[in-house]
Amino acid sequence: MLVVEDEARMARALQRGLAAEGFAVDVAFDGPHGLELARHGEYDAMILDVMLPGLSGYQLIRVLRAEHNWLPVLMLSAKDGEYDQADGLDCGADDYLTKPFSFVVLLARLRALLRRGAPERPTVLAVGDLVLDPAARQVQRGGAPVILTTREYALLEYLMRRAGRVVSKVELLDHVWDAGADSAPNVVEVYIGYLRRKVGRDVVETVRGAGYRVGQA
Amino acid sequence: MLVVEDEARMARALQRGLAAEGFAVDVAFDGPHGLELARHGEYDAMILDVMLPGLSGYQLIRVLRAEHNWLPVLMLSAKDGEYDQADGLDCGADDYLTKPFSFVVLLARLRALLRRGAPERPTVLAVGDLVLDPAARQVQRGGAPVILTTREYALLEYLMRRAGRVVSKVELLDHVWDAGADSAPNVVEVYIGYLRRKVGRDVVETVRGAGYRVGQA
DNA sequence: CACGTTGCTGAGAGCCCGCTGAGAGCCCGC
DNA sequence: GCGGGCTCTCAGCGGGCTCTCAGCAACGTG
Repeated sequence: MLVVEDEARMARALQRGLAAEGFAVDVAFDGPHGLELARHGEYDAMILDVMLPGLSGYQLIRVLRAEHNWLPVLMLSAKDGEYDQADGLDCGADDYLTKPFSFVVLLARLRALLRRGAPERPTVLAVGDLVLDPAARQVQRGGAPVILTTREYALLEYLMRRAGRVVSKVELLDHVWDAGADSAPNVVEVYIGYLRRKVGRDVVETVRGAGYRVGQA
Repeated sequence: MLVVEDEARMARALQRGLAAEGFAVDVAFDGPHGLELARHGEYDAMILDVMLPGLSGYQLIRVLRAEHNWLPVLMLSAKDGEYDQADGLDCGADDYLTKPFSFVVLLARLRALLRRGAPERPTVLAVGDLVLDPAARQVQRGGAPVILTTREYALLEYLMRRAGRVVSKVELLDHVWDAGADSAPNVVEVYIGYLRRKVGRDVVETVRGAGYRVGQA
């Protein structure tokens, strides 16, 4: 367990409490040092303060995720504005706790985090030069922004979250359209057409008789 | 997205807000109904209220996890006692939000949750340097992709799932073609021919008078 | 070697699948 | 209310897929 926290009292309290729960704890007191440890240490998770000397918690996690390091991160902050919290999560944090917090809650959230493990989970979805940012609800092709309607966007996001897999029209109807809707699968074809017109012909591949696939041809 | 919430106003607000973000939303108003949907629906995540008629949120999630259903769950509760929160998380919830909450935060936490849930890719079928990936509906020979039609693919998959065994033409007709179809066994021969042309002569072996075999000669 | 049986293959007809343009309903902002 | 954009339906079409058929090759047996 890695704790990155500049306030000495808080850091020591966390270290002691976590140690009592059986965690082996390393502590870093500033951003750069924390980043170094996160890069090279083999930790199960990191507890990360937002306000840090040298490198903020936001910056630290962004760097880490850009390096494809998916270490589970629980963010700590004195700010409790809703947008602070949303920003932290959209930077790639997995959970967010505002000070003051209960140690019992911290432990429970840590356990939930460890349960999920550390699979690949970038904050943006990318396939080739096509990038979809769920937080910003924005799509770019080769750096150029692409304007999509709600339905088009939902369709593309669903396909990109399953990049490399073939997704059937029925599955798309169930998940992108309302489950109860018994529309004809033709709607899907129509929207695939719209998408291709906007993001490029080559993004969505048709697998005749099976469905559609993006990426990993 | 599955929403389990008995309070009608809250349920409707969630449904509308999530729909505006492009989620397809199902709503259940009590515990048993929510459990049923969670069991049989194909959802990306569930938003679960704690106080529910019939079956509490805690109970619902415990049942679900006992059935090895790892659907990401975000719990909602009016209680904000630290132990309530810890209990919820230790029951198997992945995140916990107390009412009243900000919708912006809910969305951010939902995104973080969806990011985490990386479904593991099921296994691929391999015989020699021939690889078939059922999820991607894709076939490779020595790393090079092979384009197959629906029928060809279904035929190859059936044979590879029974690698080493001899499969008769009648069995293939029954399983790869429509069971009711009373076509001549010649169709099978024709399609074996197509397959051999595309993936290589040596993949499918003819056992005269008995049928065909893939691999393990 | 002759013959029957079994499997292979090229050609072609029909059909189903997916794509697309047009347009109607609907909701939103002005 | 009115205009514009979004969503969805519908019908037509083009092409690829599926399957049939007939002739031929391979195999095994007498």
